[in-house]
Amino acid sequence: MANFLGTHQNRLDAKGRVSVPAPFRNALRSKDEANGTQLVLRPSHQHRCIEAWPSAEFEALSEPLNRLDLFSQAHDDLAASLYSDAFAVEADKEGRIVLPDSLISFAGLNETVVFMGLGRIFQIWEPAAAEQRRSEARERARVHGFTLPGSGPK
Amino acid sequence: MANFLGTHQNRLDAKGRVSVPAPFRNALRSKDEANGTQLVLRPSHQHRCIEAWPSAEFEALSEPLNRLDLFSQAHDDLAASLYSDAFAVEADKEGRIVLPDSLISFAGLNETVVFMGLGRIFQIWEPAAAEQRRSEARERARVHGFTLPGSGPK
DNA sequence: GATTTTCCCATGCTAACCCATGAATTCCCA
DNA sequence: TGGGAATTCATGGGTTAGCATGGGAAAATC
Repeated sequence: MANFLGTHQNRLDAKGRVSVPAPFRNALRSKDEANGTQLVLRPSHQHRCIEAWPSAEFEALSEPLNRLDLFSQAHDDLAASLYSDAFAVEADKEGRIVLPDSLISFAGLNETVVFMGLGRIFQIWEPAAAEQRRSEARERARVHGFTLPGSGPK
Repeated sequence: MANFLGTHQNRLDAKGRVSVPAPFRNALRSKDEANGTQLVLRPSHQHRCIEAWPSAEFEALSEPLNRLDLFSQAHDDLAASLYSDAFAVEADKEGRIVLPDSLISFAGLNETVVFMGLGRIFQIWEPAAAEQRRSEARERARVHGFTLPGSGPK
């Protein structure tokens, strides 16, 4: 099970295209073996960055939704926040994706963008914001002592 | 279960490559027989050295993360600090790995580097720092009387 | 018909792959 | 038991293929 690891810098060209880093492409290929690279992009609701979900993961995410009453308020709210601002994108033969304008401006992206691996998903950041986020995450995790649920102390 | 034992010195060449010490290679081979990516490298949280995790161990470490809500703060912080600065590396036919530049500078590595076995994982150090670390660890363990959790009365 | 989008080809560069060498160790057999 | 041969290791370097990126032609949209 190859996951999304590491942080990679790539260039966003005039047409809004970026190469997905090769290691991420490989991880995607092993997940979504059938077709080419298939991703769901959405604005993160915690940070000013783009969240990228492999389509398989995204479907698993939406599965709990199916147990809600289709006409309930809860279903409506969840579905709207999950789907309405999401984009399905597919990589071209060179392994590039085009980022929608709305997401580019949401994340404040310029010429160079940063891909940040988070295991099952990854995020796309403006470089300075990414660096800030990483040190913040380190600090927070350190405060929590890197305790993982079920892994015991230290 | 063969583990990582001992301390070994090897040279870092101009391309950033190092031979993984043969005993460590054997230990890895017995763990990861199928051999995909065999190691995950990370900056240590506690010291200025590189931590090397066999991929199986690393998955075990991160497995509890999968039980967290993907949208929670806790998941975000832990995933970012665990994955975003990690590198998956694979040994070439000669048993060498390439150390990423960021990790080389983080650990302050020069021409010669030290591999330090820690049982289930190992670390990569700048020689002088490694020596200091070892004597410090010896001293601490002596003071604490080598007590291990679950090993009976001190 | 004009503008945007998608597909395809071209290029420089870097990193992975492959082969080579020397030293040190182990193995084997006299 | 000692000496020679054969492995195993660590290390160096050359070549190639993959990767990131740019730009132009076909297709689609308005």
